[in-house]
Amino acid sequence: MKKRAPATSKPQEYEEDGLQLEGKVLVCFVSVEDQDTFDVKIISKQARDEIIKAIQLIEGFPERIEENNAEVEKFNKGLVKAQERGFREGENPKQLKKLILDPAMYKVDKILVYPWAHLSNFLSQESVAMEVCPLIKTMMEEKGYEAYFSPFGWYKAFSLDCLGHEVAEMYRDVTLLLASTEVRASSIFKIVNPDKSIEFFCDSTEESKKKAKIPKKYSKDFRDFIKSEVLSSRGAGRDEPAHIKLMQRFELADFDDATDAGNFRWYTKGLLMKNLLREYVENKVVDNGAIYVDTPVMYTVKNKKLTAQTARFPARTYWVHSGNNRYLLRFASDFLLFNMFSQMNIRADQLPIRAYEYEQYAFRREQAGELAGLRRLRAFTMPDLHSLCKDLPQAVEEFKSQFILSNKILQDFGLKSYMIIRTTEKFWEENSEWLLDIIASENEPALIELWPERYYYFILKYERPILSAQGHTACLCTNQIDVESALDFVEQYGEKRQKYDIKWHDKSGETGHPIILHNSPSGAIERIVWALLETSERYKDTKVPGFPTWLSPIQCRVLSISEKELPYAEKIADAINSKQIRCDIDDRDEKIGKKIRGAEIEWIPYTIVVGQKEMENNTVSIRKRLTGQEFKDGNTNEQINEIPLKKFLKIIEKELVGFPRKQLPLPFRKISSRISFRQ
RNA sequence: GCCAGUGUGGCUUAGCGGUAUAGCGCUUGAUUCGUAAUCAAGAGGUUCGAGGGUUCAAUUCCCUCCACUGGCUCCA
Repeated sequence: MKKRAPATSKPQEYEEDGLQLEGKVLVCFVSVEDQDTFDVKIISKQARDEIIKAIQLIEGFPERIEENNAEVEKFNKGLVKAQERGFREGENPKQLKKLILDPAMYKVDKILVYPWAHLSNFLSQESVAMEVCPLIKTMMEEKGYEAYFSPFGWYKAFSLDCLGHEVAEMYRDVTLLLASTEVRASSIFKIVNPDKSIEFFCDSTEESKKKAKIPKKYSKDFRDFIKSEVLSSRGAGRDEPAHIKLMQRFELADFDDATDAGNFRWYTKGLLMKNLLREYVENKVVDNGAIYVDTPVMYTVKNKKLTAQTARFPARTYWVHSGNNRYLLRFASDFLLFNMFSQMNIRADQLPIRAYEYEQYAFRREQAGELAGLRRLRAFTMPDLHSLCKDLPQAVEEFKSQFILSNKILQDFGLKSYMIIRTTEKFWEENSEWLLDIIASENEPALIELWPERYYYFILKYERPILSAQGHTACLCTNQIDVESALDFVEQYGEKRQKYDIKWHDKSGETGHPIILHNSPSGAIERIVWALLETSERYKDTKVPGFPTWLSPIQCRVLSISEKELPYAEKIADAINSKQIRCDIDDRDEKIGKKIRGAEIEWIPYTIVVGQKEMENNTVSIRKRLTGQEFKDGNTNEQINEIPLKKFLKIIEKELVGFPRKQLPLPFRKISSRISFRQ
């Protein structure tokens, strides 16, 4: 290798004019990408490990291929015998593999690390990338290899002789991964009873979990909840989750064959529910003092504040290319939101500031096997609330208020859940009084998990999981008390890591970093739908399944006994729709029994039957679905005969007070004109 | 991502080397009916998830891929 001319304004200094390497040299062409420069040391170390793996692959190759050859030979012999015996025809024998060169050629004597910008379209800044090759060289030397690097920023002349065997050329993509090097010590699970008594349940070791017995005194629901949350899914059902069939049957949402797994399409009725949920949650948090914002769905990796967090899960993100730049699709709004906070002028007297964002989509590229219907998606919708609090006492007050808010929300969904509080032993000791008050206020047992130390950016995490029909749990509401993100820097595994540097200041000139509460008061919208469907299925033998009236895509249905009453039925339906209540008509030429059955299967909250009698007396007869209640003598409905329409409207309005209203799209107002997405 | 299972008209499903069975739904006709399924007839599979292979012949056997599901892992 010979230096010819500088290729950049400040080429890397290198004493010698050239470099001559004899023997079998592993030349590693390296280019450094944008996000990698967040931590040059880590990426260099990862590159070094990859090079060592490559050397082991090269030097171990003759042995491996011989093993392989032996295996193939054995297989071929077996196959020949099998064919002679006359079965298993049609199988092609594997071809024998042979080494192309002398095993002595599979050796690495020296390593040359060579900067090669042309390997990537997304290069990092030169000044930082420059450090990488010398660093890898030094790290290789530390591992006992003879290593060299070529200077950065020169036009160079060189010649190479390639040995040309199987592993002579290879490509490796090394992604910056800020893995936690710390081994997490075991945590402890305890059950807190409504009378504030605390029982040890188990610790996080396998032996302890095996020994753990859930006391029989608890309800089946609570025992299933503990099973799922602490003991993994032990004993959970093996069937397909119930909500998948239901979401398809009701035409709420569906898989889509032309996109990535875990990205769903939403049909009219499902979207109606999503929109209602959105408006409902938004109203609730704004009533509770929130402001709203909307931040972009993608962010750059060239901002160190952001990369600090994104580099922890590189395999779990979607990349977007835009010209010569690339961006990550957000997996939460936190990054750009916190970046925005850091650019704001925040007065202490304005705190707590509650910023609400309806994340139309957040993207998490979950592993294929982790996806599960509406429970776990790669693209999901998250109503997200962040509260900036001046200090811990204010954060605690805010936490309590959010606890009450989210309870109200879950109650309005008709969902039942338990509570998990995960925190450090120290924080629990110092705060157990108000935490126990919160638990006791539920009058239900709760689970706590205690860590000996803080491992995450939050000091406390609060979760409300819902049970599925199969006994799995998934969290809706969550809350985290974040004591790290607002700081300027944190010490992490001996390294100083940049944080968002969010600051408040007050009149006296005092400043500080706020504590941030990450709260989703309702959980992901898709997961709410999951929970509604699974809850209905879970209790279907004892309780009437269905959606709360305010959330039902169709809130009432008018059935005419014969064709003669159709005009009257239409008049009724129009009157109801004009009051912003979603009503359709079963205008098919079918018997009343069949129409009733149709309404039952669709979980319609109110069914209105009109026949000769009703038409003559200008009344309606209604069947009120007892959604969520115990079956009444085996019936799902309560019958109220021949009342004026006004009286019916009064009954249904009572259920809709305080809830958002949406119109039913026109084609859906008649069964005959309804648009079907699934046939 | 790993291990295992599944994939047949819109839905539920029979078949498993010789080009496919039924029910629901749909369409049409009859019926005009009082609270969970009226009767009859008809259409609907031209790729039995996709691609490749074996075979005279593949929905059926083999391989690869995709999707979904269960378990593991994971859930910022």
